[in-house]
Amino acid sequence: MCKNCKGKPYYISTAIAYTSRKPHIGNSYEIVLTDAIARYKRMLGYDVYFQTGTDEHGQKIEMYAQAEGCTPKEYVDRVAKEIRSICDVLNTSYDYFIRTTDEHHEKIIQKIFKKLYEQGDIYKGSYEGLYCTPCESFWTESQLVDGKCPDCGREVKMTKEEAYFLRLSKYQKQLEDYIDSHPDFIYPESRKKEMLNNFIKPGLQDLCVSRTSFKWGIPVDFDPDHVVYVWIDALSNYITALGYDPDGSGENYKKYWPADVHIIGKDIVRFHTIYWPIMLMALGEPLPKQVYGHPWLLFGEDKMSKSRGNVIYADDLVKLFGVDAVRYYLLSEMPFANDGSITYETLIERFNSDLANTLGNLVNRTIAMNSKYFGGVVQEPSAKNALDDELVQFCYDTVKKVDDCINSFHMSDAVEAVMNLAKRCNKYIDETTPWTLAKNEEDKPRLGTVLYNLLEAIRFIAILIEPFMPDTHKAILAQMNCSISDYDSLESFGALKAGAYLGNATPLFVRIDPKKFYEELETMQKESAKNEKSIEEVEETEEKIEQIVIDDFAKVDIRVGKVLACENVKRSKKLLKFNIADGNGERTIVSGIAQFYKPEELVGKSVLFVSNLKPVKLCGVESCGMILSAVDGDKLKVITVDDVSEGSKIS
RNA sequence: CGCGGGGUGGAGCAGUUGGUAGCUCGUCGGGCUCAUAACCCGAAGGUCGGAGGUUCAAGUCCUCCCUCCGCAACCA
Repeated sequence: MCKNCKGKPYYISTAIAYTSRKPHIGNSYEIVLTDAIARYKRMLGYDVYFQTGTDEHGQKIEMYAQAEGCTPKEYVDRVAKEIRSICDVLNTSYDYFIRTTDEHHEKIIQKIFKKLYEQGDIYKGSYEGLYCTPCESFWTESQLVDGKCPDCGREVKMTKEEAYFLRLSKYQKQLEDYIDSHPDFIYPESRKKEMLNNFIKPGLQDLCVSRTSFKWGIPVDFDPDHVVYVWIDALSNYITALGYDPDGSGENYKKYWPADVHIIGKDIVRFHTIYWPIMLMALGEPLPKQVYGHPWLLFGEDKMSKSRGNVIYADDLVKLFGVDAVRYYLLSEMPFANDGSITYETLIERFNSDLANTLGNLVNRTIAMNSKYFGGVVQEPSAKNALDDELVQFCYDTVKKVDDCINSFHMSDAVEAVMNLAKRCNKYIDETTPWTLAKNEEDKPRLGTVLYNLLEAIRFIAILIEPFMPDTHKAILAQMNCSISDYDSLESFGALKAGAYLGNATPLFVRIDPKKFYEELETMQKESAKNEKSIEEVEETEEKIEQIVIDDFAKVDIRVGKVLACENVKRSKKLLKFNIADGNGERTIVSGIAQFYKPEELVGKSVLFVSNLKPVKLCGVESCGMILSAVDGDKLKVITVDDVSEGSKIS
């Protein structure tokens, strides 16, 4: 048992969720994972502080709000509420839910920004020509690709927009040293290498931390045209909520900071292991002890997304399966480092085989037998034998195993370990055959002992399972009419009191009939389809296409060309290099369609291309023009023509 | 040669410092009847992506190749 963890502070956090829209089940995995760890640590006696919340600023939200005809604040109020309700539906035990629109948070962010500015870690830069208007983004010189916006490839303008920058370069060495001397800081290991090789070693670029292109953000108080951009605003949530204050922090901050672990998605490891530590270094504060970038939950093989129509929401799943089943699935099915997958088939399969058959049935049959043979009274274990020792040892081993697994974030293994104990109990029933013992009066003491052992083992299960399935934890103990539920009672097998009366045996998980399930699912999907219309309408407005006049079209010179040769561009997965006969001679065009065509497939074909596009270099190859193709669903087809001679102009 | 991670019985995964290849689900056969047609046992099924090499011994180390996936780059 853990003697020195009693009362010891333990700070764990999730990333804060962006309030652009309702999160799907993949997004919700994180809070369940974090909750399980938090609950476990709490059970061990740690003084746990578990934080989650919402990230509510930014241009995107400004846009969504506008489309819905409400203020950004109204918009985020609604979505934040929705996100919080999902956390609650999933029965997560967060201690604090921060919103980046909280007044206190905003005030401290302004202070942090100011402090960093005053000490020279944030400086005002003004760029000439490094602003991409369509993307509304600034880029540093080295980020540009051939002098163009790395996001959209369009011209960046010579605007004299000013912006504030965080001096990352200054702390590069210090960060590298920290990562070196704290081998577990970035976890898992593969992410650490990714960060080191791709970002840190090549040299850190100073980071733009303010915007003037939108208003929905925390204003820089000493320069009101600027709004604090996401990094400083969002990442600081981990300390503002604790009462961090550059002018003197509060009690909670002193108690809980530095965080023991930030649980985040693998997509934002970079921000948490580079920008965030550097911000803290600049503030002179200690760094979090660990950052765990967890994998993603995919729907089958695919990423979950609206456009694929495969989005699953936590609250729907909870309605269909129950909270604990959803939690169980998420925790047991997600591998440690690789992406996990969710489908209704596997969900039903795990529900039936693990929860109903193995665990639920064990509890049910055991309690039923004790009622049947002893009127529900727990017997004194007076007739032990060697078979029992194995079971007891298995209980102890499971406690240890669960601890090891959770400490290394191998949640699925921890869950499996508990389930294995249930299996071991089922086996013990077969080994001891209580129904046979029940036939002879002289075997009664042995029978009582066997059932006692089973009940006590089930009590172990009930306690160990609490972090994963809190309701089931309660349900099992309630059926056993047992109140001894503290972790320390697992120190020695036998805390269960003889003479106590058990409650009634009722199935914990009723097996799911796939056929009935899919019928139910269908009706549910029909209902939710109605409600989602409003959101889709918003998306449509985003994609509204601007009308142009004929002169605009005339600027584009589209011609027919014949593909003479085509090859892959080396070092690139997406690019193909074409030699095109354009009527006057040959030209090279690079096109990003390598996933859709093999080089040889298009040779000899006549294609359409834009001939007066300014040449650019792509992966080192100069491209003079653009080949036209049509996007058809998730496929892409190059437009080819027949019987038109090379160089013909399209008009 | 950009960085990194995978490729293990039908499916999903474990395999620590090299020493007889495991788990869950599924399939087949058997057992049991307390229980939610649940539980227990057994069997079939893998040349551990491919080719070399080191070693008494390699899924586990080295080299090369094929292939999938992240990150980076890039989709004119």
